[in-house]
Amino acid sequence: MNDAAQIRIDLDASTPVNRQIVDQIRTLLVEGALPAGADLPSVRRLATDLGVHFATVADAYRTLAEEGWLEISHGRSARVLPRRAPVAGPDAGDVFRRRLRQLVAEARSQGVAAKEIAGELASLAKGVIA
Amino acid sequence: MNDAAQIRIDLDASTPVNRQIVDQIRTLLVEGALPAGADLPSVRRLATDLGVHFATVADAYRTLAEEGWLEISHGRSARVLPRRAPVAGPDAGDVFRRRLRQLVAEARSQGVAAKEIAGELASLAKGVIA
DNA sequence: TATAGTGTTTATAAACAGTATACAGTGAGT
DNA sequence: ACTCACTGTATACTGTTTATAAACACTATA
Repeated sequence: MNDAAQIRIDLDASTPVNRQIVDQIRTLLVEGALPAGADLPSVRRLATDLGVHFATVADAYRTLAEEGWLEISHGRSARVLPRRAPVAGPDAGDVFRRRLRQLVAEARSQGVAAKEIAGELASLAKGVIA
Repeated sequence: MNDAAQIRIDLDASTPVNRQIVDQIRTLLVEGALPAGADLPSVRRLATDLGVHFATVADAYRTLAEEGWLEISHGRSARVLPRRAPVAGPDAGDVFRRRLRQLVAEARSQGVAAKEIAGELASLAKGVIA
């Protein structure tokens, strides 16, 4: 990762910072922006860039390592592993469906236009296949 | 709400129970399954149905009341309010877009097939407009 | 073999989530 | 009016999670 410009933290959000970091880096990993073999910034470096404590970043790295995305070992910097998608659990699709429904409902509840939501869903649907 | 069969709590999930309740009831509200004027089950009733403490349900109701969905007052049961979608904040669309991307990435990371994800997105896109 | 880099461990404080229990308002039946 | 069974509320308490801090240990390299 050249810099941390692609990650943005909201300290006022209800989702905790460690999970914000995990979610955003995982997204970059899935989308291929962080290819296998790439070095991640050190926990201290990323932490100061994001304005949080480095232990919080270390925790996020550990979570991603447990998911099989990163290789972390003591004195060396974290590195992206080659990773094949695991076989999905039997209800992973159901969980996704439910959470997606809830996310859309929340956006609608906040006043996001139905057309905008639908457009975003449709365009992302194309992107996932490509 | 006739019964609580439409709500399901996962005590092992990482998202706290109070938010699970809020998210699921909000989804029912947005989708019209709980129309304005409907009475919600009492906090004790729903709590025993879900297997949690009634104060947790009360907390969820309070959150939904703050969002403008419910009217709650002391000795009376909670009631669904008529509610117009608020004007969306300037970056509500951006937040939705980002969270949607992350949700899809997480599903892919867990091995949900790209075709299944795309299909779900597309079908929901149609549903939102209808 | 220093030394400056890396992640780890342990401890701490604060916020959050969930529960228990006592309280207070409401309304229907008497 | 009264009462009783119902409603939500307030407070206190417990365990968990989050984020930080500081001391630690490993690695690479000059």
